[in-house]
Amino acid sequence: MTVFWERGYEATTIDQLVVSTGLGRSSLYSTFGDKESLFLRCLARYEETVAARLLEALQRHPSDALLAVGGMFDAILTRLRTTTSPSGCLITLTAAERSTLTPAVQARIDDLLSAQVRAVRAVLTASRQRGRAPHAGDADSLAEYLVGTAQSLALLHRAGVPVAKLRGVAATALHVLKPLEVLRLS
Amino acid sequence: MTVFWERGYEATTIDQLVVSTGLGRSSLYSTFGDKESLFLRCLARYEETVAARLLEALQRHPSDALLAVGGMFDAILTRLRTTTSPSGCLITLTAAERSTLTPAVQARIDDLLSAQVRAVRAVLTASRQRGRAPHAGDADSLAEYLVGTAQSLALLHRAGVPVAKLRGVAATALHVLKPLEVLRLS
DNA sequence: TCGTTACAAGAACGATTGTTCCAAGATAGA
DNA sequence: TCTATCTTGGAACAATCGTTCTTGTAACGA
Repeated sequence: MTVFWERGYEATTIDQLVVSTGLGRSSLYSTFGDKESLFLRCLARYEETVAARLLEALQRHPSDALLAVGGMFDAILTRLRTTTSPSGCLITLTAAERSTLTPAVQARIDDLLSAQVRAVRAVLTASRQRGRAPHAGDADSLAEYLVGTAQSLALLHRAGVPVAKLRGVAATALHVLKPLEVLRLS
Repeated sequence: MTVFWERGYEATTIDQLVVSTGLGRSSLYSTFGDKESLFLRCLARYEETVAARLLEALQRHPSDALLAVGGMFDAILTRLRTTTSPSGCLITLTAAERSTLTPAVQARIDDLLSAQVRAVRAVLTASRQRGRAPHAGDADSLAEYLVGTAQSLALLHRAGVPVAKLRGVAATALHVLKPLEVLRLS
C-alpha cells in the first residue's frame, strides 16, 4: 500500500512490491492475485486505516460543522507531517490517474470519493438542523468544496508546500463555515 | 500535449504520441529529442496557451481581488466544459505524479505552481492596497488556498464531478474573499 | 540530370513490464 | 518417519517500454 501510495498505480512495478514486501513473485501472485486485485485490497486497507481516522475525526463533533471539519483538517495535517507515510493521499493520487485505470478501479475510486462527500454533507445537514450554522450555499456544494479542499491540501503537500503553510490554507478554507457573528468580530 | 494531458507522463507511450502526431518514430526523436524533452516542451506550450489564458483572466481586474479570482475560476470552468481538451489540468496532474518524475521535470512543475501562487498573491496585495478587501488571513495563505482550490476544481472534474456542480464549489470558495458587509447582506 | 542533403517510415535493439511455471524446501498431521 | 500440502525463490515467458539504426524517398541547388 505504501509503495502504491508513494508512486501511484501505473508507476509501481511488481519488482518494487516484491522488494518492499519481502515476498517472492509467485507468493505475491498466489496470495493476492494480479496487480489490480492487489491494488484494490490496498485501497480497502487505506479506507479502513487512513480514511477511517479522518472520518472518525469528522464525526467527533456531530453538532458543530466548523469543529468537525476543522478536526478533520487537523487530522489530515498531522498525518501529512509524519514522515513514516508517503506524502499526499492515495485516493486523490489515484483519482488523478483516473483515465488510465481499469473500470473496476475507477468505480472503486468514485465510491471512495463520494463516500467522503456524503460523510461531510451528513455532518453539515446535522449541524444545520441543530440550529447553529448559517453557512452560505447548499450542503452539496459545501461538502464537495470541503472534500476538494482536503484533496488540495494533500496535493499541495505532494507538490512541496510545507505543512506549516498548509495550516494557513486550511484555516482560510474554514472561513466559509464560520457564522457571520464570528466573522464580524475577527 | 493533449495525450500527456489525458494520460499523464508515465502512462503515455511513444506509440501513442506517434499515432496522435502522425509522425514516424525517428521523426519524433530527431525533432523533439527524447520523451522528457518533448514533455518539457509540452509543459511550455501548456503554459503559453492554457495557463496564460487563466492569468489573463486573473489580471483583468487588478483592483478587485474578488472579481479577478472569480474571473479566473470562470475561465477554468468554461475550459473544463469544453470537450475538445482533456479533463483536469496538466500541471495538477503532473504534480500528482511528482515522486516518479525526473528532477528537471520536478523543478519545472514547482516553477509553474509557484508562478501561479505568485500571480494570485500579487493581485491580492494590489487589491488590498487599493482599499477594498478586508479578507482575512495573510496573502500567502490566501494565495495558496486559491490556487489549491483551482487545482481541486480540475481534480474533481477529472474524478467525474460535472461542471454544474463545480460552479457551486467555486462560488463557495470565493466566500473568503467577500468583504464582511456583503456577507452580512447575503 | 546529377550528387548531395534532409527527412520519413519501419524494422530492430536491449531493457523492463506483468505474469506464469517449475523445481526445491518447509510444514503439518499421523 | 513418512507423505501430502503449502510455500518459496528464481528462471522463463510474451508483450511492451523508450530508443536507435537502416533503408528508401523526396527535395534542392548547380
